[in-house]
Amino acid sequence: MSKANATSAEYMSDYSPSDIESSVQQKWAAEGIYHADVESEKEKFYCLSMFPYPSGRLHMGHVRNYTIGDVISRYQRMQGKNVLQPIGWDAFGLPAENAAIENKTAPAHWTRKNIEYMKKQLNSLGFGYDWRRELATCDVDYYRWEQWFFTRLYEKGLVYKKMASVNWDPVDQTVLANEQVIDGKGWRSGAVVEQREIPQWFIKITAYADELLNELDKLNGWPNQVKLAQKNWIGKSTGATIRFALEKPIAGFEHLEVYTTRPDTLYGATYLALSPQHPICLFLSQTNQALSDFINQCKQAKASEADLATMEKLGKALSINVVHPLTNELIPVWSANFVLMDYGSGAVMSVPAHDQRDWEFATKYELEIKQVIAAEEASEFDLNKGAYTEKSTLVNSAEYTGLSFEDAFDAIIAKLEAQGAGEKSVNYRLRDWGVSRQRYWGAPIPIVHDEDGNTVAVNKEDLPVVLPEDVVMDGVQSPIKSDKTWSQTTHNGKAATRETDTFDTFMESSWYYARYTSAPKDAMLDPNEANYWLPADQYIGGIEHATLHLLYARFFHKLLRDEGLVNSNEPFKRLLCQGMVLANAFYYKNESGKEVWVNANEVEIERDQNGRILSAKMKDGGREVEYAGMIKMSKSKNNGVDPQTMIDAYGADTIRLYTMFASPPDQDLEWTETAVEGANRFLKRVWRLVHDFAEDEGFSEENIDTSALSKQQKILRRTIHDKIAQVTDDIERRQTFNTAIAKLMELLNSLQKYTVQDANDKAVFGEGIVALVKMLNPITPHICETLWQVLGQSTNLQKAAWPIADKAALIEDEKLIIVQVNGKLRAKITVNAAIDKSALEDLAVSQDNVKAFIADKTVRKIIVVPGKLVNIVAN
RNA sequence: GCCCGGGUGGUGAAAUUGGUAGACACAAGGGAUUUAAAAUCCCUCGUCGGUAACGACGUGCCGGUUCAAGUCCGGCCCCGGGCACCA
Repeated sequence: MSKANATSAEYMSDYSPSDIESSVQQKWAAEGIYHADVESEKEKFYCLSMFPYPSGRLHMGHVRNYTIGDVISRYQRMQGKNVLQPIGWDAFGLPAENAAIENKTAPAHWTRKNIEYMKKQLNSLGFGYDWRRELATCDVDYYRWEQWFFTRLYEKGLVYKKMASVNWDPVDQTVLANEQVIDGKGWRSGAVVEQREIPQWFIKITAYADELLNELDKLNGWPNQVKLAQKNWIGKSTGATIRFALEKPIAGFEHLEVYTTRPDTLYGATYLALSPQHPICLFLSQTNQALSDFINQCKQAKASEADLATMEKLGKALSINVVHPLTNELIPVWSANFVLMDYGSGAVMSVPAHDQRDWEFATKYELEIKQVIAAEEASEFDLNKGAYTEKSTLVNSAEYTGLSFEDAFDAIIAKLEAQGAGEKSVNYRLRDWGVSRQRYWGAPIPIVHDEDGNTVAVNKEDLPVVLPEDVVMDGVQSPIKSDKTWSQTTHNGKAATRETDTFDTFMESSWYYARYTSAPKDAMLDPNEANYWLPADQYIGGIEHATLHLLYARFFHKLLRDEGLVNSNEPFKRLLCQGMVLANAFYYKNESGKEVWVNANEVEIERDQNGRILSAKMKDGGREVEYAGMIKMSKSKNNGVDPQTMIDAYGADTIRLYTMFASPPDQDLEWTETAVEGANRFLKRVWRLVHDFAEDEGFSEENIDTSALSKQQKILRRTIHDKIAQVTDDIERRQTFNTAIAKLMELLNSLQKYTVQDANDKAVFGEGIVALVKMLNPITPHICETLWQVLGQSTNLQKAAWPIADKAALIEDEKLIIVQVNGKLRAKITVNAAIDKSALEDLAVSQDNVKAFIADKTVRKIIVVPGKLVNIVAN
């Protein structure tokens, strides 16, 4: 290799990111090195990060997410793979509507302006995206295919319409998102929000529940945490469907059907509970004012699972009875606020002795509590204090008394089946996916209601249903709902009215990963291209998407497969869920006791001698503020650190390095500016070391004479190759980028301490320098690309080969052995690697400090872990 | 309420398969350099005792398994995330 071509002016210059980063980025863009196309002779690697919502500016969560993706992409490219790393915009959604009202603009305009700005920010961080594949979900060329696909699902019977409850603001006369309901009131009107049933579109995800569940086992590259969350979300259970005949038919019902996972407790069922929305309750409420009031009261409760679980359990007796299918006794029917109408049959069987919620309800309303399961230990059992919920032997259950859970489960179901009163059944917690949203900024649902009253899918040739973008938001009603001309259309020559609801934005995010791989003008996907790239080899994003987005995307992939558009079963081979980014937060309480959050820039902090925050006050005015600790960066807590400010101050490489070093990717990351300075210091040291080396005589790795290495050279070379092996494993298998960086710091420290004297020194040292620059490249590509030139290299660093550890260099002549007495460290000895076991034992026992600890004892046993440890057991 | 994750020095963390607890950094303290400062470089840095060698203790709490436990098992405490219309 030639002598380094750096000029002395360059050599003297300090590390200055602003001088190198944008020019390096321009060079990459000009060469188009991040463009990826189908190449059959190369192994492909599709690296995908969750696309951002274009909120206005990048936040640190984005920086962290996309840095991880970029590090993996660059690493894989250096492994010689054909790497695709795309990016796009999750552009539909509620915040655009709110911002549009606030800024008196249209959601489309606000969104596109944000995209433009955030795109610049992504480029300034040096992410290697194939921008040719950029997409925004609000573009009609994107959502038209989603509309088309929905009509295909409609034709296949995978889409249906049913009544479902929404948050209804009675003043604004509009539907509210959960986020828009604050303490049970509408966020604009302040009116008490009601639950209202309206017709909505659903996609039958439950038809795929078993496949979604079973294939979790095959997702070896997914975190267990996410697989478990999905398993619990799907919530498959086996139990029984049981029909209780009504004493007298009512509202067209002759019996009530319930599902239970505990048919073994059937003899303990002392009442049935119906949802307040159940048709029988609604029917009875016509003649029962108290019941009618109760139903209205229940309408005001939010229907989230957490609210249902924690709210006070309330009920009303309906004064009707059902017949117990086995005892023929009459048992009462109640209406209860914790039973959901749109889940299951809207009715549950209550066994207060063996279910805690039923116990609380029965205790409150003085309903019968009947024990039918024996406790294994009498002490555990006190029906005055709570229910006994373990599965155990039956009592008080006629001929089933004495049976185990399993035997009773089967026997009671067999009996019910024989009587036609029930059967074994499988139930899922998973509900069908409600995709209707009553909002404007989304993809219009491609359905029309024709003049004959038919509800039909829009014909393919009539697609897309274009969302008008030039609109005025009034803050209450969706512009496509208030604009009556928009919804007027024709269908097969007849007048028709459009559906004015739009899709849940999870629809768009369920297939964007596939559209990146192939975006033909005349089809949703080109199977040839899609099948080359899919499934994505790596997906990176926040853990908050564990159940919804990641489950919907898996579901959609199966729908695409069954439409013949892709040939794989799952969309994402390997998944990495990154943690949150935290920062210090401060607040004070204003006159009305409300917390006012203050940005760290505005406060002066007093610390103790250990650097811990003691107190803080406003720089402006000196008002005392409370320190709330390190919490998730957010607008509401006013503790966001702006990535742009950080890039301007330290450069993209430092920010990338810090976010990857401060904690492992799946853990929370605490933003500390002094530690950012530390990351910057490391890069300055790398800069200087490489320049000092390059300024000296040229080097050649091929010149290393491995047979004539001095002890020092051998040690340095082992360090270099040891770090290569460890960093490779950390990045590829473990994905612990923080420890990979720590090892690169150790390599730098070793190189810096080394004094180069002869040619062999220089060759070994040069090998270390090259390895350091290459291995640091995925993390800090701008400085590495620059230093690569300083080293006189003519190849493109981004496509250079990742270093490979020389196994021969890793062999140690001597080993450090830990000597313990009864498990406690007593000596460390350095021995020849080839020492035999008995010689090692003798040496260990003869250590002075070891002798002192075994002097008055008898050695019982010596445990030897070869190459590591000797433990002398003595007493 | 249910489900999931976490708890290790002053701080962020490391310890990969049960085998040296605290790698690598940040902060702090001391020193070199400098007219001075910044920058840079060197040293100290879990707690207690000791000049030191070294010893005792120490990974949220209580108990267990093991020659050996941050790591495995049982019970508890605390903090964070998700719970279906925020994305």
